[in-house]
Amino acid sequence: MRLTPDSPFVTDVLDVVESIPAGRVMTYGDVAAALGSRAARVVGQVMSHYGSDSPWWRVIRSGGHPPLEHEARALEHYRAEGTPLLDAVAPGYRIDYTAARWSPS
DNA sequence: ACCTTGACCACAA
DNA sequence: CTTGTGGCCAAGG
Repeated sequence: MRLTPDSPFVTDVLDVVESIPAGRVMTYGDVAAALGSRAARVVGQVMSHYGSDSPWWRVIRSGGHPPLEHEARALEHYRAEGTPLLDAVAPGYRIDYTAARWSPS
């Protein structure tokens, strides 16, 4: 099964993700909440299928961990755009969520 | 209307 | 730190 690219939830999620400034992050749950939903998992599915052309590394898991299976690639982006990290020595690093958290206005 | 699928979340042991 | 458990929810089939 797969969500269609033009599904309203999909386009809304991608809009929110692309609104996150460089160096800031939101959790999957935050993105869902920004849409008035609690569907954090659905946000994950959207990123999995359609996140490749958006700043997917700015969407992280609760607790400051980058998306599974993409820690290495994400770390390069964090270092490039100056996202605050707690343990900058991969692979066990975490993002400084309290400092980098972004809330759309 | 039911079943299935998840780059999730929170909490307990 | 690592499992396990139960809950969450949009959308295709």
